[in-house]
Amino acid sequence: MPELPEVEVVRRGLERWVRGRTVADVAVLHPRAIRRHLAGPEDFAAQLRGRRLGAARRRGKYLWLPLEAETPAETPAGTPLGTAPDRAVLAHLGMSGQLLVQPHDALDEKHLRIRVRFADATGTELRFVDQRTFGGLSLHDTVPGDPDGLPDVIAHIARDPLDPAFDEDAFHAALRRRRTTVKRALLDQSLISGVGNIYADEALWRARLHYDRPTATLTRPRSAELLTHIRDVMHAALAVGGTSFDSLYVNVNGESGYFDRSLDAYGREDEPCRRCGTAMRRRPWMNRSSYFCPRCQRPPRVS
DNA sequence: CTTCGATCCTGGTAGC
DNA sequence: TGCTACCAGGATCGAA
Repeated sequence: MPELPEVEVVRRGLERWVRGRTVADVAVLHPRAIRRHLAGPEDFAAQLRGRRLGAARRRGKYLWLPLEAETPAETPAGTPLGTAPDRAVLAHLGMSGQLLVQPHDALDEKHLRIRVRFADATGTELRFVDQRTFGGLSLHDTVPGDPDGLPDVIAHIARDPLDPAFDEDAFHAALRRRRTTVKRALLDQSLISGVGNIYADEALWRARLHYDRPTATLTRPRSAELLTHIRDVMHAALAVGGTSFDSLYVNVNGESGYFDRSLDAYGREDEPCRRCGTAMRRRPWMNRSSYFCPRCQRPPRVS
């Protein structure tokens, strides 16, 4: 399940293998993969054709590639050079999405949804493959003046904890203001982005916090500590290429990450806590699961 | 306004 | 073996 570290691995792959290339053609093989592009598949392809892709960016679990300005001959007279990009292609991997750079002659993947061919002789193409079709690609206007070309439809997504501009004071204030519980808050992408079920459980285990702890009871040092654990676990995952339980998450070259071997909480029901040896527990939670140590992570008194 | 549950989707697997 | 039921879960939407 791609969360921030996995998406960042993919971003780096796009930056290396796709940035600067000009789109020759786009084939949309499954309409659901393009559903966020309201104008439809034909419009998506037509708008991308002939455009050069800029620097790969990421916020939380979202990825995007700004479209570089049209060639100077087509640029209206008087347009200053170096202005912020005004369009960007946005990608979300959902639960099972993959962006793969493949040779043209590689066999189509079973769940190939979108193919992007380029106008160069590199011999590779970009493929969006997605079994469960929660992910997709789309084209959007960017937030005016944003130097990274942030797509307007994700302007409500909070900065992520690895973003140098992440506002720690605002995060803490929001936690105190909200009447919710800590894991819910971590998964709320408008408060902090990039954290999903896996890294939430990992960070809470490291911080010795129960998932149902009301955020209003967190002191400033406690929330700062939690944030540090979130960053630590994400950096550790990034260092080994992310978390792959199966073939559903891979980098652009189809390779898995190894962080699943380092997980302390997620998926460890009945296994001993790596700190105290107590059997880890799994609890149904919000249509998914929460893994925690019943001894290290005591439930709040009022629940 | 905030909070919260239902919903989308498909392949793998547990259980009978 | 073959069937059913359930599970994984990010983001969105509408209800309370």
